[in-house]
Amino acid sequence: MAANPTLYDVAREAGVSLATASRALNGSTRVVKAEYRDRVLAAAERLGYTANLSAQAVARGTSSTVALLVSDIADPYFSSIAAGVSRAAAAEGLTVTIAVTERDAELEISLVRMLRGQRPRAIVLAGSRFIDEDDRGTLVGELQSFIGTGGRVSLISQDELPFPTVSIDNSGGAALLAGELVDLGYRGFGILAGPENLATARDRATAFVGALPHPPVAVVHGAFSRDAGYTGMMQLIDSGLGELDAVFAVNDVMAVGALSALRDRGIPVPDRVAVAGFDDIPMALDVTPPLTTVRVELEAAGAAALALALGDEPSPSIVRMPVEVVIRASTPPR
Amino acid sequence: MAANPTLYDVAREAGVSLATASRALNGSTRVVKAEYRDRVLAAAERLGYTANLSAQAVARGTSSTVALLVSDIADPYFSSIAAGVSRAAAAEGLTVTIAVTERDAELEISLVRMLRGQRPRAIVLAGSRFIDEDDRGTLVGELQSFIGTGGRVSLISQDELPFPTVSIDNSGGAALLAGELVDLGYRGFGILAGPENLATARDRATAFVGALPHPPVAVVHGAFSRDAGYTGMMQLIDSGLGELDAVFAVNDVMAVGALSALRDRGIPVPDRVAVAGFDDIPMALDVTPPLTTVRVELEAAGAAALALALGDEPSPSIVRMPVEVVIRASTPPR
DNA sequence: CTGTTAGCGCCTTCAA
DNA sequence: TTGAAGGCGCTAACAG
Repeated sequence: MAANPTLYDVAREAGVSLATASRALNGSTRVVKAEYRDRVLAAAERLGYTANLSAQAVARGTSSTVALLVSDIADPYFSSIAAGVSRAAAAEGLTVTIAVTERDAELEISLVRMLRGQRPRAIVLAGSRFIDEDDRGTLVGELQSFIGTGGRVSLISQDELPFPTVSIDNSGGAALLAGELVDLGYRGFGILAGPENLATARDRATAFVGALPHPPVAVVHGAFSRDAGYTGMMQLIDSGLGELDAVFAVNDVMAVGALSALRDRGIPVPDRVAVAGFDDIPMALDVTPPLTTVRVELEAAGAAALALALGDEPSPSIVRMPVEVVIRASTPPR
Repeated sequence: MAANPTLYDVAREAGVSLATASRALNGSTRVVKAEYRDRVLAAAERLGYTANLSAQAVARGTSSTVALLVSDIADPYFSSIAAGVSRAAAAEGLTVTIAVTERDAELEISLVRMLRGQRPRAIVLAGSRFIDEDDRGTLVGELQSFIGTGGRVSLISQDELPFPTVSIDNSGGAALLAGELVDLGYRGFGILAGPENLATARDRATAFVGALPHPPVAVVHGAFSRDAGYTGMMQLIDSGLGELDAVFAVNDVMAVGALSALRDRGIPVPDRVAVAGFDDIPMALDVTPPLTTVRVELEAAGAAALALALGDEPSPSIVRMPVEVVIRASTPPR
């Protein structure tokens, strides 16, 4: 088990000094005579040298890493965002380390602390927004001191936090959707509202309800997941659909769960109940019927978040991702 | 913009030596008097100290990072695996850096080189298996020299490479599935076979065909993606379904695309054609009809891959993930 | 059990 | 343009 060749080995092999080797391999400004440079490059190639990034980071005082926090990487919402972040990072020559919060506020905070140890160039938070004040406070504090030491932070869809954020117009999108559904002739709405303490969910539900001419027939809370959509819909079904002719799930994965619940109960969609979601995850096209939803360019949002974190705008800037209602077969005119 | 507090700062603040502070904060063989330890801990807390992981890595000669390579993090197959890897990593106190190969062999190789710079404890490859000999050779070489310098490697579903791997019984699963479909009464098979140069795809297609009593009616090649499944199915439709009464897509995302194509063309599933896939991604339950497939515990596979890489088995060991045919409504008895 | 002191691999002044 | 030398933050002998 030979050790990794070090820059020193390369220098010796090339018959130059450490400094010259360093400059030839990575040196930004300094110029190295072509002959030396070639010798160094050849030596590096021959030895299979790869710069030790940790050592570089220590010496330079800055790393080429960005950290991404997501609630659940298997969730299409987050994996789309992650795809955007990692593509943008690759374009910048940055590597991304990813951490999963499992929707646990305390875990999220401790992960941020841990991640700070990497001294990443930036931390991008795509996790959930907690409404709990304490957690919020410590998270903000942690992030703030990260910034205090030269770090950059950006958030996705958490616009009440004092950092640059890529904002998704949850309220606007939900209200628009409500309007369109009403125009299509729907009257009795059920809401799968997600977690009560999650701002994204709450904003969407509240705005949707606010844009309705009459109060909704039913509101069910639960997790932000496919399974919660499924069980939430089951609850609605079991308590009698009655007047209910449309269900709005505050995100697509929940809507997908709801569709499956309806199918499993033999309730025709959209004939008996229509279903709509939010996010326009890729899967929305492949369920039956295709899902009406509010489109958000998730990958672009991820890329934008990284750009925002890396860019040098005056701090609390904000990028608004456009939202757009997409009517599909799950909500035909009634 | 204050710099990050260093261990030295903490030591000074606590009135102890650097070494003591180090031992109190990270020392493996813990032997620091309680009073000192508390002082150090308090000082660290007060200063908001976080160990510089890069510096630790340099000093220790070993990092606490693992690298994961996937083809496409937005693909449910890979995001499930990533979830497994990152959960297992978190349990070990390791952070995972993720790189996306975009199914590009050369990019994959250069990413491996780049990742080696991190000196990760292990590299887990969940990407595609290339059949091209040259690429294969350089990839193996790169990995081998990584191992030569003390690194660990594991693969998922690439069992022809000389490294510890979590193997998925592609051939066995496909053959089993074929048998069950034949038993169910299907006779005219179409195959959405995926890329010709991808071993996983080829193994599945070949084994499936091999287990059939008669040659398939049609075989269509294409990418390993949802869209390729869609267009592949469209091709089958446009060239006339004829005898064809069942389609096997070599992975679920393709099968999902195929279902959408059939739906868009108004062809009833499963009445006119049945559809089956492979992987049992979560979405398989939520399409209509629910998808018959071969189940692979993807998250477990990811976790197993990390364990394999970290474990100290004699090198080229292999973990076989069980596969299991799951018959759902997309392939009822005919 | 604690402090001193070399490194770890690399970058970057500073002279030459 | 090159090389020598100090330093980045931390760990690990090695004495005390």
